[in-house]
This record gives sequence, C-alpha cells and structure tokens, in this order.
Amino acid sequence: MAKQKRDAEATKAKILASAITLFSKNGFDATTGDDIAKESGFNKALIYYYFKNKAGLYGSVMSTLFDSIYKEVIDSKKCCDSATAELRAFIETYAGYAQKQPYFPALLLRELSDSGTHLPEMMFESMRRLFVLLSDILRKGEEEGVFKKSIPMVLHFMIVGTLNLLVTTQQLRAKAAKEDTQIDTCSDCPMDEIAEYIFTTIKTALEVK
Amino acid sequence: MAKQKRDAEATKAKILASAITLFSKNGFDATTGDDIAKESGFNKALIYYYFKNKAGLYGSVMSTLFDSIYKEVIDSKKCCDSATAELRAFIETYAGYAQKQPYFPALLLRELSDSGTHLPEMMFESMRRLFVLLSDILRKGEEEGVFKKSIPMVLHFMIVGTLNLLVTTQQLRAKAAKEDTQIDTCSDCPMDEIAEYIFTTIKTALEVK
Amino acid sequence: MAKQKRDAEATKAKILASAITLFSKNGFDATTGDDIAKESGFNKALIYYYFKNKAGLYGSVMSTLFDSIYKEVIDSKKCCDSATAELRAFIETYAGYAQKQPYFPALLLRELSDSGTHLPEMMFESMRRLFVLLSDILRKGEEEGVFKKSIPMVLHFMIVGTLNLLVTTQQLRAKAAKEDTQIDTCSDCPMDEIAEYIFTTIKTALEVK
Amino acid sequence: MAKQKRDAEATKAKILASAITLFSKNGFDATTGDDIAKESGFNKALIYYYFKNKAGLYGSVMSTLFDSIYKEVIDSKKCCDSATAELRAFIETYAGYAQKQPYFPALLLRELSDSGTHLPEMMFESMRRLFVLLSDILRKGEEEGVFKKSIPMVLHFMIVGTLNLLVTTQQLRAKAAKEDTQIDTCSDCPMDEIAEYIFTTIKTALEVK
DNA sequence: CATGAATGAGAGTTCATTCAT
DNA sequence: AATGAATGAACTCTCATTCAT
Repeated sequence: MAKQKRDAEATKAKILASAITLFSKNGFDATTGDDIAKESGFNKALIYYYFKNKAGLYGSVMSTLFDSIYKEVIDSKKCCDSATAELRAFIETYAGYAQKQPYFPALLLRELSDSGTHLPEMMFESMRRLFVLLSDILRKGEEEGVFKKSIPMVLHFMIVGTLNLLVTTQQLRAKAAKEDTQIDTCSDCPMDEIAEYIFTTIKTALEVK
Repeated sequence: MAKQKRDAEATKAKILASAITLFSKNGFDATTGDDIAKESGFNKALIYYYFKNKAGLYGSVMSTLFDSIYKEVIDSKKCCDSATAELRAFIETYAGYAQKQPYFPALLLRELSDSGTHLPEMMFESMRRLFVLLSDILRKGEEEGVFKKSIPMVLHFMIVGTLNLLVTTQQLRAKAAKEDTQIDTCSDCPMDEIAEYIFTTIKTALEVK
Repeated sequence: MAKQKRDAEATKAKILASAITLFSKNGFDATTGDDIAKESGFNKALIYYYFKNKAGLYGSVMSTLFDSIYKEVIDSKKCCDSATAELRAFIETYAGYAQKQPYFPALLLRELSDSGTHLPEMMFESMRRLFVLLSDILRKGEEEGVFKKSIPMVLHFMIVGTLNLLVTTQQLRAKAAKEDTQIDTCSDCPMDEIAEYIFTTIKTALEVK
Repeated sequence: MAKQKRDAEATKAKILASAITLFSKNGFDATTGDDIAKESGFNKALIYYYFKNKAGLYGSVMSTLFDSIYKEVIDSKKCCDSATAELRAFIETYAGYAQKQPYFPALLLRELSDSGTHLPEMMFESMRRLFVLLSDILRKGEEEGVFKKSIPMVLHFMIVGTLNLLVTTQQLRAKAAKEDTQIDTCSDCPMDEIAEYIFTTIKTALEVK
C-alpha cells in the first residue's frame, strides 16, 4: 500500500501549494474553500479531511513558508565568520527569499497587522527564531568590538519590515511613479541593490568610529 | 447649545468614529455592518444613508486618518530650519501620531498588503504627499551638504514602516517577551526613545563624514 | 389661504403624476418611494402625508387612469347610433387611449396577472364598468338583429386584451423583427390600422349572414 | 429503485417545481428565496448551488414551461391535414395547456408587461417559435384558398392573449360575478367551450365567402 | 481516499415607513 | 405643508463546514 500513501501525500501537498498561492495573493478572508478546491483540482471536502478547517490550513501554509525562510537564512549564515558578513548574508538572504516568494511579505504583514489572529503558536515561534538569529549577529558584533550597542528589535524591523514593505508595495509604487513622474518611488530598483543599500545604512549606523 | 435629538453631523461623526475603531481592530473584512451599528448605537441602515456602502465608509475612515496625520506632520515641519531638525520632527511627529492613534498603523499596513484594494484614489494621494515631504527634507539636506545621497523610498519605509510595525506588534512583542525572558522585544520601550533611536540611526547613516 | 390650498393640490398632483410615470414604466415592485420622491421633486415623507402608503398611492394612480379611459370611451359612444358604429368607436377609442398612455396597458396586464393584489375595490369597479359598456353594445346589436349571440367576456378580452398586449409588446416585437427578418411581428403597424383590423375581424364574426 | 436520500436530479426538480408554483402565484419580485426553500423542503443555499442565482432559477422555470407547451402544440399539429383543422388544434391545445398549468399564463403576461426584463434570450426564442407555428398555419390556409389575408401577429394575440387573460382572471371574474349578478363574466364557462368559441370567431373572420 | 449534496449562520444592502422639527 | 433623520424587517447571496456514499 505504499503507492496509496504516496498519493495521499501528493494530494495533501497539492492542496497546500494551492493554499499558499491563494492565501498569499488574496489574504485569509478573501480566499474561499471553493477557490482552493478549484485551484488544487480536488474536492472541497477533502480540505477538511486533511486540514481540519480553514484556520488549520492557513496555519500549515504559514509554517511551511516560515520554515522555508528560516532554513535559508540559517544556511546562509554558515558560510561566514565575521558579524558584518553575517549581517550582510542575513539581509541578502531575506531579500532573496522575499523576491522568490513575493506573496510571503503580504501574508506576513497582514498577520502582524491582525496581531496574529489566525496565527498558530508554532508560527509565532518561527518568527521569534528569525529575530533571535539577528540578535545573535548583533551581539557577536558587539563582542567583536565592531558594532555599537543597538536595539535589535528596532533594527530587525528596519531590515525585515522594510524589505517586506518594498516587495508588497511594488505594484503600488509603480503606479504612483507612472502618475507622477516627479517622484522617485524606486519602482525599478533591483532587489539586490536595495538589500545592499539597507545593509550599508545599518552597518554605517552600527559602526564604531 | 441645546442638545439635539437629531443631529446629522454628530450622528455621522459617531458612525465614523465607530468605524475607525472597528476597522482598525479587525480589518475591513472582519468588520461587519452590524458591528458598526451596534458600536455606534445607531441603526445599520443609517450607515448606508450616510455612506453609500461599506467601501465608502472605509474610504471616509482612511481619508480622515490620513488627513489628520498629514496635517500634524506638516505643522511640525514649520518650526524648524535645518534639514536635520526637520528629519527629527518628521520622525517624532509620526511616532507621536502612531501612538495617539494606535489603530492607524494596522489599517495602513493591511491596506498596503492588499495593494490598495479598498483604497480610494484620494487616500492613495495622501500617502504620496507624506512621502514627498520626506523626500524634500532629504533633498534639502543634500543641498545643505549635510546629507549623503540616499534612496528616499527605502528610508521612508525604514522610518514609517518600522514605526508602524512597532506599534502594531506591541501586543505580540509583549507576549513573546513574557514567554521567553531571554530575548528583548523592546516591549517596554517608550515611543519617543524608539523615535530618537531611529532618528539617530538614519542620521548617522546619512551624515557626510 | 386659497393659495396655500392650491399649492397643496398642486403638490399632490405632482406626486401622483410622477407615480403614474414610474409605476407604469417599472411596475409596482420595482418602483421605490425614493424614485417617486426624486421624480416629483418633493420629500419622500410627503408621499405618506398625502397618500397613507405605497399601496394607497398605487390605488390613486390606477383610479385616475381608469377614470380617464372610462370617460373617453363613454364620450365617444354618444356620437353614434348603430351598434356597429358604437363597437367601432369603442375599439378606436380604447386603441387611441392605449397609444396616448402607452404605459397603462402594462400596468393593467400586470394587475390582472396578480389577480388584483394591489388593486383597490374602486378600481376593480372601473374595470367592470368598461366591460358593461361593451356588453351593452353587443346586446344592442343583437336586439337590432345585426349581431349574432356572443360571449361578451371573451370578445372583451379579444379586443381590450389584444390591444393592451400589442402596445405592451411594442419593443419586444421590434426587437424580434430585427433579429429575424423572416417573421412579421407587425412592429410598424400604425395603431389605427390595428384597431380597424380588430374591428373588422370581430364584426365579421358577429354578423348575421 | 431504492429511494435515495441524496438524489441530485430529484432535488433539483423539486426546487424547480416549487419555483414554478411560487413565481406563478406571486411573480418574480414577490417570490423570495426563503419561500422557495420552504416550499421545496430544502435549504435556501441549495437554490444557489443548483441555479447560480434567482434570475437563473427564473430562467429555468420559464424555459421548462415554454419547452413543454411548445412540445404539446407541435405534437397536436401532426394529426391534421387542413389549415382549418390545424388552427383548431392550435387553439385547443394551447387552451388545454393553459388549463393544465394555470400559473403559466400569469407568468407569461407579467413577463410581457415587463418587456422581458427577466427573460433570458432562450425563452424569448421559445415565444417566437410558437408564433411562427401559427403564422405557418395561416399562410397554409391562404395557399389552400380557404383563409383570407390576415395580420398574424394580431390574430396570435387574439388567440393566445385572450386565452391567457381568461385563465389568469378566472378568480377575479368569479368574484365580479358574485358581486353583480347582472353581468356575465363567463366565470363558469368550460375551457373547451371557450376554445371552440374563439376558434369559430377567428375562422368565421378568416373565411373566404 | 475522495466526492457531490446539503446546511446554518451571517453578510451587505434595500426599502417602506415613521419620527421630530 | 414639508423635510431630513432614523428604523426594522426583509431580501439576495456567500461561505465554512458537515453528511452520505
């Protein structure tokens, strides 16, 4: 019955993938069970068979995404030794992920705006781990004597929040630029340049003169 | 000044105020007409009498809030002469407003996450005006020779985005701190200190050595 | 205070006129108090001040129209002596009225289809009087020895019903003719020719050989 | 043939049947989804599951009825050879149908009064086909030399319109007769006699002397 | 494992009608 | 006489969820 089992896994994965797409694009409220069923090609009742309910499915979506980004960030860290290099890797990796999964930032921001209404404990944990990673980098930098004392939480949002907002507002900014050519909304800036700019800004502010 | 039983202005204001509260707390989708009616103490149909439909009411809510913050920020700017002072005023004023109207950040972030789905043109305009204000300050600083060349859009999000996120995640951060006393989520940081820290960070990064 | 009184009359008349227009065009259900208020230029509450409620206004509308047509038909009858001439006058007058007030037929047919749901007793009476007129003509013809014995009710519908339907379906028939040029829906037939044709048909069928 | 608890076809048919009854009795506007749900014994949401929306259900109702009458009329025609016999069959069949499905006339008249507001194209087509049938009979009669030249559209309404009105006004006419015993509203006339009378009237008018 | 059928609760919106001035 | 403000009830439609097969 190995085949049977594998099919079940595949089905579940298909539903999850469809849910990621739709929740990301339209948010929790604006995504219906019918939408997910249609997108996945399976029956609506099957969602409940595999995921208890809509909130449960949403939780799985978020966990999946957070696990994935956490893994990328922690992997990237391995390759560096100095705190400064690790900081750059952190920012670049997050920026890269946000670009690869451009809907993730919207999901995250929405979730934060809702104070984690739909957010299961486990996902909350994932967010925290990411912050701990940055905190460690900053502390290491202080110990190395290259970073000033900082407020990690604020810097975390200055990095992660800014990246998320830039990705999420991509369309809005393009629209604004088109309507008013006087202002520069950075709508054509490549993501790696933005990441580099954020890194430089933070690094400069942190540097011990 | 006899208290009138039927005062259109007062009624409309009451409905608007209730809507601000509820949309902020729960977002557009999760706020129902019944909720607003109950909160305001008036009949649900009256909402449609004064505000065409739910989206219209939402639009009024957003315009009201945006007009209010824009006015505060532009007022604060008058009192300064140097670009650096203006930058500080900008950040402090925004921070002060976000603290006074703690529901505004959530609303704004949600709206940005939805790429402005519910957002009427006029509100879109308000957002842009705020960004222009910061851009002007940065340009002025460059002309004065005190600021380096920068990417205004990124700095805008580093300021405004970060402040919004800090306000919105206040509860979440408090909760996280309680569960894990090892990490410092800055959950007790006073708003003015945070504003000052952000100002210093940005200023340091901008400074011409 | 004669002026005052006259204004009141004028106001009431204006509302009634607006109601006739709208009820005729859209029927009872699809006409709202707001529509009538807007059309008349007066306040919605005033409708209730003058006409108790929507049904009451509708009743007034119907009575007005029925009185008007009854008066025309009875006037036309005076000028003739033979039953045949009276029959022609009846048909021609009704046809003329239906053309002058092209919305009346729709109203009447709808009312009949609803088995007189909204129809007040008085209007019901008006309909009956019209039928009595035709019955009298037919009886007179029999007494004169020029008409065969007939079923007046059926003939009444063959005349009045047909005229009403032709007027009401004017647009529909024009549309059908445009889509299929093979069939002749009589969409360009002038009303008086139709009246004449109906008269001839009925007369021929009634004639004693 | 075990009775199934969940039989989609049966359910759909039940809803349709209830809709026919209620739309006929009360018209489109005055029939609510709750009414139909209650009458059918199913949940209101199921209506939307099977029929997209209220207008869609209405369309199905009309199509069903029109298809049914068209089938009967065309069947009846097969059995005759002369134009006169076909004309009689047409009238008798339509009369029989109107009696069997006494709600159909009201529905049809209302629809015509509304100029086909709720009427889907397909139903419009059904109406046209019926008229074409009569036109063919009349043309055939002309070619056979037994019928005079006529205006088919007017005759169509003289037949079909009259029959519909007689059926629809059945109750109204009974009521009128009770209140005024002087007038004869033909309220007890059997349908086949009425059909025969209409046939004779039309035939006499058409006959070439 | 998978599905179509069925449901209950509620959302947004409209409207006839009344109240207070 | 006339009006803007306010209401309650209803209506169409949607959706998360469960049932039966």
